Amino acid sequence: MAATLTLQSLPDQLHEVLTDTDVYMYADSPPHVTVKLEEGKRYNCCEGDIRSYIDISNNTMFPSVKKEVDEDLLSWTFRHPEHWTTQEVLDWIYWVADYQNMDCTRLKGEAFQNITGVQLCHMTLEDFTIRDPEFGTCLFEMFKNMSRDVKFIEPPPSESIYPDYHNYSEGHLEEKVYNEQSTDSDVASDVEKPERYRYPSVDSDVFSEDENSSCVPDDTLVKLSRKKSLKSSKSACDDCGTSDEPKKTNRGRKLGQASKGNHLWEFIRDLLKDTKFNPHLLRWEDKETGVFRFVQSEAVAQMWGRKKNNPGMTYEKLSRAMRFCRSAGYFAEVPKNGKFPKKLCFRFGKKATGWND
DNA sequence: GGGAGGTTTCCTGATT
DNA sequence: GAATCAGGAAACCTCC
Repeated sequence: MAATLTLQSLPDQLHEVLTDTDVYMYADSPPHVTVKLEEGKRYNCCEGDIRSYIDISNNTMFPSVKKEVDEDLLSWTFRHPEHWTTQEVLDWIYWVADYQNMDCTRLKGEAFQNITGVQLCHMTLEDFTIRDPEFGTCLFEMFKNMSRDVKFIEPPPSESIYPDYHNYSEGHLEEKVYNEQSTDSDVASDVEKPERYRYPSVDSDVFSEDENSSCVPDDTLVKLSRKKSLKSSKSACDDCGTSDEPKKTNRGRKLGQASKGNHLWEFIRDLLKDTKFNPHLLRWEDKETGVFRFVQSEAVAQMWGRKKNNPGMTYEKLSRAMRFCRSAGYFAEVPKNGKFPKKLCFRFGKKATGWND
């Protein structure tokens, strides 16, 4: 990423330690500045309350940013696009869609769901339009304009609310970002990655000093991509290890994936009541009878996963949970009268409350 | 510690 | 053939 300002515009104390090529990104008049140096070193001018890497609150690109947006959905503002996770790419897509008043029922957001920030930075206009013929051009221009015009303020490492585990697990994380914290042994192999690359746990007790209990299983990070191969290799797995031992599976919720009072039907209800997500991600088919439909099923699943500290969530799993909720009475069968789509449609049940306020 | 409730994960088979 | 639906089974978490 090219520097946008000259060294002369930086504070005096930086002149002794920086050259023009050292400057990574810099805001015009920030109260606090962190400048990224080559090889990932950082120079902190001063510490302070830097909230955002991409300052969307005060620039010409996004003059009317909605302050009320859930901060979780703005984690992409905390880092340079090169370091966005796949989820943050999606968050940005939907943020732009909202900002541009795009018809999200036609937006092909799911076509971007496996794109990392690094990949996004290297995508051409054609790449965008292939994924979304209707809005690809607009998304491309918004991204390029943002990359060119937006002010960047890189926060201290501790400001990152979501480590780049997505990128890391997919092999796209640029290790140099963390070089100032890492030793060679830290990055020696995939299985030895330190905890900081992973999602923070809801329950900090999860990260005790007991290695056996403190780690989110590494395979959690790659389950999505392994899913199909696991399906086809079940018999092969059965062959390995001793058949007499009880088979240790990866089933069930993982440590830190607590409900914390956030039930699935409540999450769905709240999305439907929020105009930021309804009708963009899911929408009412018939509010009177409580029938709704997923518009961006994978996006909703990923949001649910983030809420539950479970990055491996998919619509397949979400829908299974929905069916369980249906059997529990929170959701109900959708009337099969031809009025509603047969897919992606659900209906609130007797035990669900507050959806029709 | 045990049970209930609520998922999460994996899976097979059916349907669209 | 892919996506989705349906549901069994097992695991595991939180809460009481």
